[in-house]
Amino acid sequence: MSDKKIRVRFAPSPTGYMHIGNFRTALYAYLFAKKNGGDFILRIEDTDKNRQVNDAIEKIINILNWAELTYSEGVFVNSKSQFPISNKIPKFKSQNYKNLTEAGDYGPYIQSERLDIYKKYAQELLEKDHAYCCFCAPERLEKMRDLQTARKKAPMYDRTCLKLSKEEVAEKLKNGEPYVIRQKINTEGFTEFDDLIRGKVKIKNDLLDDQVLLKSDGYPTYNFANVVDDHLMGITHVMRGEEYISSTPKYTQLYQNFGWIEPKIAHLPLILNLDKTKLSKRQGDVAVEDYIQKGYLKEAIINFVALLGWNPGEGSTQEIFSLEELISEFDLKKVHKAGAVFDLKKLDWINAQYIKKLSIEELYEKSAVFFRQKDFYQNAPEEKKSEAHLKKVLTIEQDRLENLSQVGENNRFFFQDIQYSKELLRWKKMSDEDLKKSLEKSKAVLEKITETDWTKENLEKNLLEVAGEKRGDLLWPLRAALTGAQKSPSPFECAWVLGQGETLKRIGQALNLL
RNA sequence: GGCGCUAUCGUCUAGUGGUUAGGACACCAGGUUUUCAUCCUGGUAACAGGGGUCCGAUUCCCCUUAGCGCUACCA
Repeated sequence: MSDKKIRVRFAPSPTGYMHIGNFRTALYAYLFAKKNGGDFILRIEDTDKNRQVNDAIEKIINILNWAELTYSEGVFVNSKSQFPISNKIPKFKSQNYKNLTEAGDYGPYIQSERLDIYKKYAQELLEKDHAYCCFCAPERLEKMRDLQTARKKAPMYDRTCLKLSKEEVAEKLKNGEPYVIRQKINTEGFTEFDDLIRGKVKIKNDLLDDQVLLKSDGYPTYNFANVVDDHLMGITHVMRGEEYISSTPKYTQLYQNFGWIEPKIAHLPLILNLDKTKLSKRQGDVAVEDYIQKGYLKEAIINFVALLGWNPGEGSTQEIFSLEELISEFDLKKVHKAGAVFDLKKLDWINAQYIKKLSIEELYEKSAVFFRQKDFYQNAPEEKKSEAHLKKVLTIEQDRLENLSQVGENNRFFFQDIQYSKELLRWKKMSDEDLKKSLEKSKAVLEKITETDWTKENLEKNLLEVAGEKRGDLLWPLRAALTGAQKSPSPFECAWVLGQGETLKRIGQALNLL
């Protein structure tokens, strides 16, 4: 190992949202960089013109900011004062990037701004006879592949254009025929690379396809841009999904062709659907945004995602990790080889743990937006929408929430008038007369409590004092009267949230039913 | 089809050449409790199969099987 400073990049392509799998790649790259005192860099791989999505880069950056996965180099949003370093003026050629800026000595950090660079290196490969121009029409290639597949052979480029003479190539070029540049794979022997997680991986070279390096529109393919940029940007460690293992030998050959040192590489295990296929949109939410919208806290998402494919081992039974703890514990050697199923139930549990740790102030701030989305909240009278009331509700709900979008859902009676049938008030075999007596007893107690003494503790103490042996006789009818619900928090808690006036009013309502 | 990667409870995982194979989520039961939730206690549940190597394999090797991934001018 050299003692060169570690440089790790997160290199997403802007496809519209931040995929959970991508987010974990970013997290691991971040943890690895921070753990080892290295640089963490954001590079944007927008080499597919056909999949351009508006604001996709901003979205990725926003998620990184939200998660506080701070990077010191790469692409930044220039409107907000995202990070202190970006004092450079925007210099991207494309109008699409006018909201973005960048910082660092290895720019541009958006690949579509680096087209001339790829061209230059493709040219170098051409000159070294490690690449060649290919004029084959996509239609022909497709037919060829169909034929190969039908014959149960691996679909591979048949090297038609490799046979072209220099003169033929020059002629076609002169005529302006569309072409791509293909890598001329060394088909002899084996190519081997060393994966930080999986060890040595070896593939026979004659199985490697002459992949396209430069597309006919002048854009590089991911496979090419990746290699060129990782080298040019001094990347020392590459972390990426397992799906790239198969193409890695082609990169290895590219590095060899250029005479460059290959960065260390780690292929991360996949995150899987319940059916063990690669996590996909069809089977549930895959965007980090989706989980934010459902009221999962960033600490919980980070914690959960970190544990999908990694854990500190050595007998550790710790389940809850802060970002700081993750940084100090993280070790690439402890990353798993096998994929991990995304288990929502465990996320719920972790999220609940973090919700329990919040102060009421914090919980309120994070929950307000979710309340506002609820119809029961929107239709509630003003006093029920007050901060004070919401904080009381949250105090009661804190231990019952798995995510913030659940706020108030199970306790709508805190926001709206209630309707229920008389039978709900009945505890076991109590008669109407007994129920009436019970509610009147509660009423008498509650009437006597002053407003300043209207606390959960006092309410519980005073009510239990008169409840006697059979608590249910007093508490069930009261609770039912206050909530009109089969299930709810305790009558003490409900009375506290509702306040004295509303509490007595609801008892009166119940009495009228009897 | 070809190639590659992978394999411990349902799920996330710990672990070892000799362990009662540990923890967490989920689930079930019990306790606390007026109901719900929280909380506490307990329980069910795993080394894919077959060969080796070895005194002894869940652990090391090989094969099989299964799953997944890749097989684009997508990333």
